[in-house]
Amino acid sequence: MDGDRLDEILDRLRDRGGRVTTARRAIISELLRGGGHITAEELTAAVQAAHPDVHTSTVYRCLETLGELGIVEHAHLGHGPAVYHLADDTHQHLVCESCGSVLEVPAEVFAVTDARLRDEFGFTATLGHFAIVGRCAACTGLKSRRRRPTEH
Amino acid sequence: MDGDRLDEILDRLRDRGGRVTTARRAIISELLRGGGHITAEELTAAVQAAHPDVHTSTVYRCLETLGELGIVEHAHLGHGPAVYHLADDTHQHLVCESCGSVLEVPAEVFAVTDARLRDEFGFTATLGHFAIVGRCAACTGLKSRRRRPTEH
DNA sequence: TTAGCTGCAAAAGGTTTGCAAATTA
DNA sequence: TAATTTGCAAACCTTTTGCAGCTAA
Repeated sequence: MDGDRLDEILDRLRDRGGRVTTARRAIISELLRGGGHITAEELTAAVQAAHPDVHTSTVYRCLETLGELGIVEHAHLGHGPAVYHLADDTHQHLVCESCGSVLEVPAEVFAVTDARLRDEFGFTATLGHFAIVGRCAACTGLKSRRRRPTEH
Repeated sequence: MDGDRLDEILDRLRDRGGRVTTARRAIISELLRGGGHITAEELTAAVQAAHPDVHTSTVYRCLETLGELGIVEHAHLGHGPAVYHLADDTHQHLVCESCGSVLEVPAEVFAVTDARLRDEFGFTATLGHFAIVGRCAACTGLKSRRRRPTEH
């Protein structure tokens, strides 16, 4: 059940010293529902549907706090606003610069390069903060062995 | 000589239908001098040292045009302003989220992952637009076999 | 000459902040 | 009760735009 998931996260929030408020509960539920890729503005609108006086600045502040507590993460898919998702679902975004479609790929795909960056440069990469830009299968005429891009 | 390099780029600019103006010449010289990683604001200041009435908006417009003509590129290293560099030096930026240092790594390092993205997802990645975030050797205590991060 | 650039001023877009009042633990 | 969080308004920072005048080709 989804409520269980929510309660689990709220407990984690409390455990880490944060307070559970209407705004935070609503934001986390919405992130659970939507499954990620939501901007602060969209999130605000969704939250305000049920709680009209939750202000945009509150949403930003909640997202910041939840970020610091390791509950939420954000990613940059392009030049527009950042998108937010729960921190337990880390993945890399591939964004098509031609059609804007977004493909999520699992961390595992980057294992070889990760190892190389660590070996040769001592650099430990954190996946997912910035998208990788390029061109999707549909826009290049290449065929993909796996998933198709999601609409954007 | 550096002037040769500049003239070569200005010719390219003309060839591609752009006009050579004071602002554009100054911007390109500055990018040649500085070697990249310069923000629009820094670039404006540098240009204004010699040409005080080149306006910020002109710099942005020049950078945009030069981008469309394939002469300049920009990259996002973090949450701040974008940084600009000449297009003939494409590379990937690794940014340390702890100390902010920036490491440039050649495209070749990503060859295996690139091939995999193309094979499995039909996605052709364009390197360098967004940085890869992580932690540098100094901040993790790992040793690196190659270069050290540059100051930021 | 004339399409392409530029300066200026103003606005846009996303995000952050100061402060007093409200709320959580 | 005490420390956090919130609503609101206003600011911030980077980048974009409209427009009339200027300039490179």
